[in-house]
Amino acid sequence: MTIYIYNTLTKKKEEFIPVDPGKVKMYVCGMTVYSDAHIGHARTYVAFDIIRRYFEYKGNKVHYVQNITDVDDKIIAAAKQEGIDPLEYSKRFTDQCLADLDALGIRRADQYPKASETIPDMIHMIKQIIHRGYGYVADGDVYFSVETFSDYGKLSGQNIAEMKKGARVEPGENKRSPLDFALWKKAKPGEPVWQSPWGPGRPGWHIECSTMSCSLLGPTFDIHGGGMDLQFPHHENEVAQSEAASGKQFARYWMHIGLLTINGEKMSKSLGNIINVKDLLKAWDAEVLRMFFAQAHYRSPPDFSEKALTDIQKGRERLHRVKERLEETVKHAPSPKLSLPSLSESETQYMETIKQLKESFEEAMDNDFNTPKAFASLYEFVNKTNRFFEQHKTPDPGLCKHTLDVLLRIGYVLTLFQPKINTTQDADVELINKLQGLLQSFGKTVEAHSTDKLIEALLRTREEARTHKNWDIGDRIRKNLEQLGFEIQDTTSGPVWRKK
RNA sequence: GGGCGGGUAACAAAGUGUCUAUGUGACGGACUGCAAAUCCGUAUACGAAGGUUCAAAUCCUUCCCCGCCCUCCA
Repeated sequence: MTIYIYNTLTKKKEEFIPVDPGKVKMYVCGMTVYSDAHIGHARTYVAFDIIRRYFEYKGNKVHYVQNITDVDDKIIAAAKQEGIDPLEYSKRFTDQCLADLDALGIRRADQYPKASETIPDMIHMIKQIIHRGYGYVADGDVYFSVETFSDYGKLSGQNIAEMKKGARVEPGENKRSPLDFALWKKAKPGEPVWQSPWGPGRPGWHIECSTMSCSLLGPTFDIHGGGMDLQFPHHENEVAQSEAASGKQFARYWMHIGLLTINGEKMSKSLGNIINVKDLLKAWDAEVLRMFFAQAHYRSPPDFSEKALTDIQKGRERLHRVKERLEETVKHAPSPKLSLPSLSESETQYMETIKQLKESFEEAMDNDFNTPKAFASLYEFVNKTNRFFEQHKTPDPGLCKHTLDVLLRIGYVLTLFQPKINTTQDADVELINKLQGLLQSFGKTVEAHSTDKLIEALLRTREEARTHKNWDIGDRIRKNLEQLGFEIQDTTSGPVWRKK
């Protein structure tokens, strides 16, 4: 089945046909690295991570490029405040921002070109733009002449006449028309400077994306994406520059991610409500955050709140319990293999559930990466699987293995069940200390230094108390363990626990 | 003013012509010492008014609200 994508360029859902069959070339506007990565970044890059993973799931080879803007007004200003070199400053934040995204469990793009390292290519492209009559030099600055590019406005639906009404030329600019934008900015004191045919200066913002995408993916490539806010003017200008320079179509599909709000408000510096990824990860599991993003469609603006994350977290528990239940069955079999003839009638019926999951997942994702619907399929599967387990206390391990394989494959696309990378050793030590303390408070000690052993010791203590109908102690142990993030369930075959 | 997207149950969020979306929460039941988990069942929807249609949350018309972009932004 083919994938349909809502293309901002045409404002329609279109069948995705790559330039080269089986290959997907995508470029996503990356971060301007002047402070830590925030949840707005996270929202966008989680969305594209899932999109990328789904393309791969469908057997495509994906070439994913994401730029790093390391030369920019805000970086220069911030570096100045700290009294250090702007490029050194941005280098530091490049590493930091990428580490933030790593911690969130977002897979890295294939390439992260940096503006500062692509200047010769940019100069080359600007030359081409001038040569083809779309750019002009004005006293050391170079501008793109918007009115010479007849397709200008096609991405954002703007028209030149309307825009001219409200546009103004800033004092000190040498633009011929207020709509024109800078390709190259004349050097100012204290700013990073590169030599160019038009004198010393630095590139304008929009040109870097045109240059980097063209040089790494070719003049025409498949997908260009970014936050909704970049549609105009950034992406509009990119289209103009790139097509002016090459004479060919630039990106074929434009994808824009709905911007995150916080408690119903726009996230912005002036409102002071910017939340850093780093801070958020102190309180929340990365997977909860990714699920939160994925349970809104990528074009919708999700509203961030504690309540939203709490709700998501509960749903996530259900998914994990089912996964763990399947794993448990598989674990106890030596080499589980699916053998259809040996399945019982109801097990054969359950095979249908697995097939349905796969089909409805793909149907949802094929339709413009409808992740909320994909999750709905997953939850339906969870319900049916639980029902199946109600009837089969010991289902066929081969069947469970097969189910697990399908679940994990789908989970991978939706960034579920990834190994955690943000648990530190310190946290483990702290937890062990707390567990030991808890055990001691019930008058017990145990020569153990693993969480597993300690929890089991606590549960034994609890069982002792419970056999004497000493419910108070039992309940206290359970409550304490729950506060430490462990779920305790008393089943007919004794207590079981799991990490939440 | 110009451009774009919305309004779906308590909240979140899909659907876009007939088919229980889904998650969290609420209520009732089973299970349990109590919980938890799980299962079974129940309730609460499509901003408003008209229209088209056998059939509308979905299409059309009008109206009312909300958000975003047009300056830097993921």
